[in-house]
Amino acid sequence: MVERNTWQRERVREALGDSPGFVSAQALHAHLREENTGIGLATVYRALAGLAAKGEADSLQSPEGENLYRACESQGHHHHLICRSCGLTVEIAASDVETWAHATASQHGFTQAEHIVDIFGLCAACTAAQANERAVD
Amino acid sequence: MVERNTWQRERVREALGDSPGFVSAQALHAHLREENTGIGLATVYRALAGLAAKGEADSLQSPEGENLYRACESQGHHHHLICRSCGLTVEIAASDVETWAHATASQHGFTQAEHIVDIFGLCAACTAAQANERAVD
DNA sequence: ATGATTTTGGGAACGATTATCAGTAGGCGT
DNA sequence: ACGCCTACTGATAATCGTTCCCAAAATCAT
Repeated sequence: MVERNTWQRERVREALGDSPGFVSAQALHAHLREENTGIGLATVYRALAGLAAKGEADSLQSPEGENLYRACESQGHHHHLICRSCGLTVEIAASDVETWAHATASQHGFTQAEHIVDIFGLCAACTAAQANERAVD
Repeated sequence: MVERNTWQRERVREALGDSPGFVSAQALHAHLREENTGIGLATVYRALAGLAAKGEADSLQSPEGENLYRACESQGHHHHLICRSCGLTVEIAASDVETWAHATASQHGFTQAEHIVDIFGLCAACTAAQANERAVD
């Protein structure tokens, strides 16, 4: 039951680190495929799930229902501000929200509360880009 | 392009209203099936999407990636406190979080911010039930 | 009733993810 | 260095939720 080190897992970790924002398992797989090696899709999924389990990666659901992953050093719980267009991600520590969430939960008798707090929007660059497109129409 | 009234849509609306918490399209379909009529799965999906679009239903993604729906009269934007076990849902109006989300977004130059703020936990009843189970083990 | 058009519903199609399982390859003991 | 044990890989099948397709049925204004 000892965990082994494989170049595949290492590659996934690397690729994840190279991505500026959240990426889907599929995208990561495609990227690793064109790079060089015939890494398997299942392996990428497994590696990502493993990283997420160990807290080395952060995962969230896009509004479209895809699971997205991101390399993530800050161990603590935190939230994200994600650009819908380019994927740029800003990590935001929000202890206020944290406190609020737990307070609200227990106020209603709920226990074991986990909260999902993510903000999807358009980053400054993409906002500008979209403004240009609009002008062309 | 005039919207027509069909008993199917009406039934979906009813069934949604009868459910105490969030339900999946699949569950709703199964429920309507055993009730009586041979309503189609696609129809349920369409009806739910329609209701959600018109703001008559509220939708969210479960952590498992399923889309859940709930009848919802309060027009304004609000959040939820959902029991993982029994589906009981409490609507929570949280203007603080609202404000915080938009402030945070614009602070980072983001526009068109939409936020997802939902708390999943165990309601009081289910917490008690689980405690009993534990005692049995 | 009639006709124009929207809806329906069954099944195929789809995309993301997970399971399967034979083959591969880490890593420890020697 | 060698070999064994076992975890890991990867191609493919399977699963699951959801959407698409299209012929048949139903709705509504006339």
